[in-house]
Amino acid sequence: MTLRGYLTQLLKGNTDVLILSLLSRESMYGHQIMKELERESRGFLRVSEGTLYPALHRLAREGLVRSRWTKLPGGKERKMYSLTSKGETRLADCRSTWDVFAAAMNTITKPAG
Amino acid sequence: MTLRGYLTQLLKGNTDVLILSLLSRESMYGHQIMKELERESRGFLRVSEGTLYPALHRLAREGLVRSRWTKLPGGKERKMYSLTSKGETRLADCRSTWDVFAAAMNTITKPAG
DNA sequence: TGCCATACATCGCACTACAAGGGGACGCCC
DNA sequence: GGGCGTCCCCTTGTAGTGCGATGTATGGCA
Repeated sequence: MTLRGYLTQLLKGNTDVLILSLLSRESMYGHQIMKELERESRGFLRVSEGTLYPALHRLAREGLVRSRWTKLPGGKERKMYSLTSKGETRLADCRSTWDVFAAAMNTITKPAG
Repeated sequence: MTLRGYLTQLLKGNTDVLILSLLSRESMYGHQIMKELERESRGFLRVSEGTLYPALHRLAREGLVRSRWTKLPGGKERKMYSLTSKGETRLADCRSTWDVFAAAMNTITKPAG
């Protein structure tokens, strides 16, 4: 595993949580999620379209997010995603799991030397 | 992705870092790594043999760890793993990446609401 | 006309965790 | 002896997931 590959692996599984977190604040469409993620992490976190759209469909299939086509003033359509109540519950559970995991990581990777 | 699956995904990629971290303290053999990991995380982190051994071989192939068969007083043999200097460098890099990633995760999943 | 950005989507590849299985040794209990 | 648990190493097949490449369509800009 390369160092670059490490970041890729870190993203695995966490993309779902990151998406759920962003949607917990407000409804967003696909590209908006990508941009927000990159902006809030100061360019550190980036997901490609080949990652994002399958992830959104996966979350929708599980009933964690809901999608709805929305007409813009210009007539164009955008697919807006929002969090369901089931998604909120899942997000809370994931946050707890993350906290414990992060604590364990810090304990093991940074011994009180 | 189930909640249980989330922990599995969190482990992906991080197993290598966890193994490197443990070996940075002292040389260990396979089963010892498994037990230490579980003990230090208070039972939270567990890797199966089907995860551990391929990971160790992977790290060895990359030159990050070194293995050596060691004879025990009883005559049995154990395969001891130790960190190489290349492994130390990689570990330091991974720790940095982890710190930035964890910070980004905390920022995004826990907005200053 | 060409190129880039926006916006949604799919496909194949590479990687990795894990359950399941194999092989062998030792000790304990019935 | 036979069964069971622990230790110790290992491999194989499956499932899940990020990503590059590609497709489709619209619109702005030179």
